[in-house]
Amino acid sequence: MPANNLQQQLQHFEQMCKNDGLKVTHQRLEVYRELLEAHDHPSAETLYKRLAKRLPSLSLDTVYRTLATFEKMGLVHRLETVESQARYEALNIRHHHFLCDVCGQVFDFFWPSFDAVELPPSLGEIGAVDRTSVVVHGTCAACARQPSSTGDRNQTGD
Amino acid sequence: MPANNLQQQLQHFEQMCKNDGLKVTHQRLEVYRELLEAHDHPSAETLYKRLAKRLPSLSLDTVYRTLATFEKMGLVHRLETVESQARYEALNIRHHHFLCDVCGQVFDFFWPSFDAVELPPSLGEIGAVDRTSVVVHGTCAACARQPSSTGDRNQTGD
DNA sequence: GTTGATGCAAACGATTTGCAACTGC
DNA sequence: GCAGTTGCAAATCGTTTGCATCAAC
Repeated sequence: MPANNLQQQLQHFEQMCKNDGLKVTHQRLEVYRELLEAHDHPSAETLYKRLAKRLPSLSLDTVYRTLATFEKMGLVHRLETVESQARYEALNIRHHHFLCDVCGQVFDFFWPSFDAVELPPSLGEIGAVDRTSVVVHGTCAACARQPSSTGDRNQTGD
Repeated sequence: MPANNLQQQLQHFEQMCKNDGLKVTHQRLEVYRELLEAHDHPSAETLYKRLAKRLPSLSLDTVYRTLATFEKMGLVHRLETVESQARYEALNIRHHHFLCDVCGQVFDFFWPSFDAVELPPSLGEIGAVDRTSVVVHGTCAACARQPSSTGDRNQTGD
């Protein structure tokens, strides 16, 4: 994504905060920016480690609180994971997830024809749909190659 | 599901244990049976509470350990949840999940035409697919009716 | 200046673990 | 009888919370 797009997204973010009566703090801005630029669905702790370089006074609790706030605002999504730690992503274009059951890594993939399809009518009886995604479990190419699991590049950035 | 089907599934379960060199203990059998008969995706704790009636000496750790064992065997699935507790289900017919973001309840739904569809070729580059499911987030009918959230019948059985 | 946000440290809840006693094979 | 499994209690880990200070508006 081009840099000017990032600027746009950050402005959109400030607008969203103001609409919700939330202060645009340095911490929130940086957490959001980091999440926009990260493409590996980082956990709160991973984000914290990455941000600590730029924001030495940042605390992990703030990252947790900030992510919870963003999720409530609908700005980010908490993902299903194979591990115990929650992972997050900033909402962008419609996509789906491949979860490697061996290394725990999450891969995005696109599936426009699924996105266009109509949901089954039985869902109408269950409730009102907000969003839909496909989750694929399997073994990623790297892990399939390895004898045991060494493919977890998922905690990059500490 | 008819009772004889349950018998079949329990026999299949015993076979699976033996194949994996695992002992068919009373606890394992009962945890599995409870999960087969539960249709509300119980958490480890919920299962424990239900089983405690029949198995007073059962401990919660055993339920956790047993569920982990079953998951490794591929006998049960751990589900994505809105809450912090993990939920489990015994594998049965192919189905998908609707998660209510308000009360946290999980509803199953069926979507045969999705099950029949071919996955996008881009997945081939990511890894080997094991299983695929659709996850729908939204607000369930009960919660949509309530002013605030009182729809959590999800911890039935204690 | 007010009000909400942060950082700290302490609390919490779900899950995991070490270990001795036990039970299925 | 042996190896794997259980129950107990204690430990662990991710996440949340209370509170005083601080920063955005």
